[in-house]
Amino acid sequence: MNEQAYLKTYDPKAFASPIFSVDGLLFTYHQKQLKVLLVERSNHPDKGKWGLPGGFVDLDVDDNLEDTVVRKLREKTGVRPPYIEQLSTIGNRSRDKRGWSVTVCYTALVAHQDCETHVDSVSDARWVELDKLADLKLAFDHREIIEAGREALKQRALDSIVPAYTLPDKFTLSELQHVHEVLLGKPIQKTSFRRRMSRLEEAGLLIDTGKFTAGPRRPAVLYTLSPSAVDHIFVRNLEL
Amino acid sequence: MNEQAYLKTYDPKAFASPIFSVDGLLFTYHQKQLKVLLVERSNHPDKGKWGLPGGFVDLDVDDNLEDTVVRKLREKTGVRPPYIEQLSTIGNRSRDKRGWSVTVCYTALVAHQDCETHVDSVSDARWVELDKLADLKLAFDHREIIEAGREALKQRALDSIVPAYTLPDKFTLSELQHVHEVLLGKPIQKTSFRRRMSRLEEAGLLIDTGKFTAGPRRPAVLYTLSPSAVDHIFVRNLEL
DNA sequence: CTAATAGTGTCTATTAGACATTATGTG
DNA sequence: CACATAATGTCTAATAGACACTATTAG
Repeated sequence: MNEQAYLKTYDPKAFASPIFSVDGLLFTYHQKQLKVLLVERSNHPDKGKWGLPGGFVDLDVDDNLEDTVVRKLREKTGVRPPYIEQLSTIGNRSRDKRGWSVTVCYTALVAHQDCETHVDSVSDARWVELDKLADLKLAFDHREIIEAGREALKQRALDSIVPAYTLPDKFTLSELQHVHEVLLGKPIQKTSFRRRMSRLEEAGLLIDTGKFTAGPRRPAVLYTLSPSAVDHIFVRNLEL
Repeated sequence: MNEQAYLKTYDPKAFASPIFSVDGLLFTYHQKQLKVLLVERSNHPDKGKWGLPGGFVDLDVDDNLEDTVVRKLREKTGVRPPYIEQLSTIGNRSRDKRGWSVTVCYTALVAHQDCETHVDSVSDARWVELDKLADLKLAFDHREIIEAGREALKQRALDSIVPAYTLPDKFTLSELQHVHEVLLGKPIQKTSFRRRMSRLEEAGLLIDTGKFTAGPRRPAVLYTLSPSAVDHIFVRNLEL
């Protein structure tokens, strides 16, 4: 049999395969807190519990896995998050009561203000502070996935500027430092942090917008990210 | 309907889902070269081309995704590789002629001597030098996957001792340095490398076996890895 | 002027790079 | 002893931590 004939007779349902889904772990920073977007499940299994936005690939609509997670996140936020990165894939026979299941998890970051009104309008979606997850009933293994995503983002805080995507397009260095501090769970030396940021600026990865904050104190320079800033990894990590 | 009733009537084949497979990217170091284990495909699609060892989850046998990749790698090598790590998951509508497909890729490392006879006995499996991949017809998107795995392993060479798992249980620092140099594609200062290794030894992560190499030159100390060495990440990377 | 936050200067500690030097086996 | 490779010593450069200091706004 040649390949063409084989493909014609190929039946994708001939063998049992795992239940396959994609989940999005969307973080933001608001009111000095890190928050994660959760959705109250309206269907079995784990109906009524809170879970990550996600679902099945639509083979007719999605060209790839990222399309799926973007589609699901857009449903709840109205926007395509500016930062999306694959976190990990979990597959085993026990995580889902329906049977052997697999989920590909993506971490995404978005500015709170960019989706505030849309999230408020979606009745089953809600931002939850990471520190208050303990009080919530979570579906499947989503508590562990959130913890793993937070851990990965913590590493990003040590060696990159990626957490900046939890902030609005224009942000101050003090705000960004605080995001990093919340992720690391400890203060960072202002000097160290700013030295790193100046090097990014020299490299053209962080851009001084020329604008300033206003208020009853010294105005702070508003910076914005260059698109290539996402790829920059510092040769030396901040220390823990 | 309660959850029990729902689960009873749940049909996993009700919706079309992607073709789902797991692939293993197994590297080793032999004759001063990095090599990857490839398998000549005996079935459509891409019959006759070379691909990564992998296949479908056996829902009855495998408890999780790692079980699947270990089972597939064991078929070709006879052993469970001492280092296994998830690389990434690729899913789109174009990578497989049969249709929308997903593969979860794992990077694994093994000592060449630990599976040499078994690999030789498997007629369709073969170690291929990374530098000679250009000559080979590769199935699906496996060339890109190998490149991505090599890139990830390069990062490991910059910030960890993980590449040591491509070597036998007992190895010299010179051998290990050369593995790292091959991965980085450039020489490393011996002083820098050995300083890092002494710190690992002080931390109990690298163990002096008390044995030595023999030969017409100064004998070298043989070291072995502590099981926890795999988790150690240096705070500062080697530079490129 | 005061309060509050933004931003800088400077010293130390750690660790990588560069390169020379010494050590220890076999034949 | 000669050779080859293993292992060490030492200086410089880069960058993080600590902490004190200066700058700039609103009111």
